[in-house]
Amino acid sequence: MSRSRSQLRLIDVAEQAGVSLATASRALAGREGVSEAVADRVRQVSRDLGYVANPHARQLAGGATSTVGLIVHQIDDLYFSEIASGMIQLAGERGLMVQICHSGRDPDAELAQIRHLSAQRVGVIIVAGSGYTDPGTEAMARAALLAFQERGGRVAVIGRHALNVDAVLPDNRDGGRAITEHLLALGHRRIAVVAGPEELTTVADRLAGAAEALAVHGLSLDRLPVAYADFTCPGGREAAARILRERSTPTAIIALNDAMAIGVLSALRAQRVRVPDEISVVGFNDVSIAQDLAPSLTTVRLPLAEMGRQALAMALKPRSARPRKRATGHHLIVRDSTASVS
Amino acid sequence: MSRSRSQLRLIDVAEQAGVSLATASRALAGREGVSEAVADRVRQVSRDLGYVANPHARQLAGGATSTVGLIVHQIDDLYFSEIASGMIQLAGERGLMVQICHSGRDPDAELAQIRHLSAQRVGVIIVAGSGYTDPGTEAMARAALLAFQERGGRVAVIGRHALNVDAVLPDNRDGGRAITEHLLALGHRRIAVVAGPEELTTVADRLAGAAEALAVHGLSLDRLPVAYADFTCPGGREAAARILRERSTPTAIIALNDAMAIGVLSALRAQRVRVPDEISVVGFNDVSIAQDLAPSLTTVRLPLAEMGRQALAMALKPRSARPRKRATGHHLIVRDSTASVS
DNA sequence: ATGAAAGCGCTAACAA
DNA sequence: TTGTTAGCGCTTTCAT
Repeated sequence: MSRSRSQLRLIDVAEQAGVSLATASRALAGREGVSEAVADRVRQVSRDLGYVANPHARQLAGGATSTVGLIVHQIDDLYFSEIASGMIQLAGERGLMVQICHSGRDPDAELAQIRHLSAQRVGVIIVAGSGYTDPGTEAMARAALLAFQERGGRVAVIGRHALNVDAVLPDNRDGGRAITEHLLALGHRRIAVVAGPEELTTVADRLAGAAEALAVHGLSLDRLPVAYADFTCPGGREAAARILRERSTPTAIIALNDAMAIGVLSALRAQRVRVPDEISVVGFNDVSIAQDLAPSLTTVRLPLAEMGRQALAMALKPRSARPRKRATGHHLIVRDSTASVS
Repeated sequence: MSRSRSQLRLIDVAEQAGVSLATASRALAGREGVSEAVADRVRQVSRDLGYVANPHARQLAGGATSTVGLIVHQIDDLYFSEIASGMIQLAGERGLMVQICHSGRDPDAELAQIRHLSAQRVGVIIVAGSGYTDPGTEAMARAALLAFQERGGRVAVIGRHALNVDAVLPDNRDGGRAITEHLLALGHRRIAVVAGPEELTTVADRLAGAAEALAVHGLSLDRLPVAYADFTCPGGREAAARILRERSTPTAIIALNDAMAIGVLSALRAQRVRVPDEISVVGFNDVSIAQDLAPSLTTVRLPLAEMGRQALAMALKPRSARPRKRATGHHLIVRDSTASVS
């Protein structure tokens, strides 16, 4: 109840070190204007006493903020939790805390989260969820982020957004092409696609890559079955079930992320369809369990944890004149869920 | 660069409403000492202007804090990410933010995180990782949490009994007994156990439950193969490999969490051991992918997301005289990874 | 019921 | 190089 004193303040450190408040502040912040000797002494005292600055006072006084807000669709999705893991690790190294918010794949909720984080005066906002293909959808978010940046906030996103900020760009198009080429090389021609919502740029880009590869072989997505559903495991199950109900079953199914691929495998198993003997299945992302599925999943590896680190690292750099873009690269990981068409 | 004004302050709302700062503060905080009419007007103006309080100023002035710190072993583990998901959801409903830290299953790191969160002046700390059986290890954490509570902070833990704070207690012992009884009822007697580190209370409790069930049939863990490894998927792979190298192979393997069970299934597949025909496998937790594995995993369901909600809900209640304990309950979920011994 | 004013712990001008 | 001081935006006595 009674908030007993006990919590160390900067003034306590200053007194112990025999310097003024200002000098102590400068020394600990690593700012100039303090002799090395004095600075060392202050830091030593601070360490001995176990002093930790009050971030609220610090931010209120106009100093640096130590918290970063991360917006994900949902944290209990390995794509996001692996990204978050990498980001939390880097944050830890830099003495920062990561606040996680859910957008639930809803642009309005995402906007609300951006506004909330901004109002909370976090120092950095990272948007990790996919962008939206509709140009209008992100207009409000762009305005909110712009206002946030104008107040000194830093921003980075993961994925292709129309937000005009620093971005880590997953190799969605090239990855989509690579995974499709893999199936084509195995002789597959009757290929079905299990996709997340069309309005996600992630989905659009991966589809575009697939279309490129298909075109080389005179195939087109327009004439192939493409089943849209939630970009999740249950979504994959549902989409696969729909595809299996069509007259001609495919010899291969491309799921646009691993979560959907897991759902596809589950649905195929329920129907006693053997993978890869009867149908090959591929995913995208290479989340950690992909290698432990049965059959293990052929997929496109994105460096998820590294992407999280990179996004935060970008945001922590001094702001550049124009938005930075950084591509992730990708690797095709061939495992047991694909085989050549018999 | 220049931190342009633009951000609304309480004084702006007060002026618009034609009242003093103090009155506006009281009205928005829902404190008494303001007439209903005035309070309504202030709230109306606040809403119209889109005012959001500066949490740093608020906390510095001795008001309520709106952030909760969550300590997990690692967020990219479905056990924790599902717990976090539930907690983030409830936090959102209450207008709170959740900061996530990793302890990496290291008691020292965990202690450091507790201290850090405490120094950051979060309002609530939730420790979600397993406790440690060694009393000395928990002593430091208990002291740090006590100090935090003395300063007015609220604390809740998931699955730790030695901390003397509000706790959500997973049904580890009963669940361990239930899953073991299931195997025994199927006729299994040569049962191996794949366990996480002994010093985790979660591991100890689940083992104790298993031992109880085994004792009924005259069996003892001492005479059964128990392989310890990391409480993760790779750990499960490694432990299973070790067990398979022994002379007499078991007819069933109990993995003490689903992550390890996934590793076990993976290792068995690599060795061409059929599940459940040759060996039955069970897990614990029922993370979301458990149902989509091949074979789908027989396991003990804990209400993970709900546990996250409950832990936060407990912490948000007014502090009680003595620590509250809340058991989770559990359900045995029988799927395809277990069969009766042939 | 309302207002005036004193901080909370820190940073950043401004002085010395 | 160092110290002094005025806030940051809010809550909370203490007056009125």
